[in-house]
Amino acid sequence: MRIVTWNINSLRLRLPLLERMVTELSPDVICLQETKVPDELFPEAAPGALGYPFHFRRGMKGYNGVAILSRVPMRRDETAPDWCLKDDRRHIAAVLETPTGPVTLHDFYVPAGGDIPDPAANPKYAHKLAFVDEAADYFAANPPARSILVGDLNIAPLEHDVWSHKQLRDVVSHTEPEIERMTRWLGNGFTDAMRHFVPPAEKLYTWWSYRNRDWRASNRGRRLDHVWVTPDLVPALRGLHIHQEARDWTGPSDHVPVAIDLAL
DNA sequence: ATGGTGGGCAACCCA
Repeated sequence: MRIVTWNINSLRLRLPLLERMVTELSPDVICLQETKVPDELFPEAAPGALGYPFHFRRGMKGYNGVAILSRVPMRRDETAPDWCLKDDRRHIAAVLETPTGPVTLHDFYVPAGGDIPDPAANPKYAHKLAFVDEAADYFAANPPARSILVGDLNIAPLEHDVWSHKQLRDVVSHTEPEIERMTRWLGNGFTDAMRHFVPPAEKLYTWWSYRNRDWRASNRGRRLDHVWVTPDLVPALRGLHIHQEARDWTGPSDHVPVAIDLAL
């Protein structure tokens, strides 16, 4: 089974790119972030037309929004709280009915956190830290099993998850308070499935800013998108593919699709 | 130190 996570940065604008991604990667399940479409305006026919008879979405006007498209039957899991009581559509969960049994899938879009890495001066950074604390607490109180957590977590925790550890030390996405919190979250029941395949000493990116004249030449990337699995699913891990070429598609997202293969 | 480029959606918000 192949699961793709992708911050698509507007689902409606990039429907043709979603179709291209499906053609090239043929995922069984697609987790999207930043769909930027209210549920009532969701392109209703698109999932079925692309071969995904099952889908759930949680969107809102203008910002955020997540969706799961699936070839595999699934049911909603609505047990998680309304993170930070904001109703801001940053998480959706489902239980996939796989051939080996049910697997819980979480799709997260963690707040980006603004520019200033000081919670007193920057409410968006404070929100980000609080969000990650709350997620860590939730999984501590509700230990996950046979679970996969994916999404744009907007934190690059390891030295080689960014192009320059030194230069990004105080840049939101790579600050110590974020990394501490994310490490605690991960530790509450998950393992880093991407680093299962790529050693920590190797550079690994999923995002390249729009603000570079040549993203490939400068290669100032960060690993903001993640795939975590519970230890009971580690033996099922089969492969990882970062679809880097998607960054060169016409009208690209600044994030590229990340595919994980599991024997389920 | 600064600004660079995107999307949403109608003035700036957000990334």
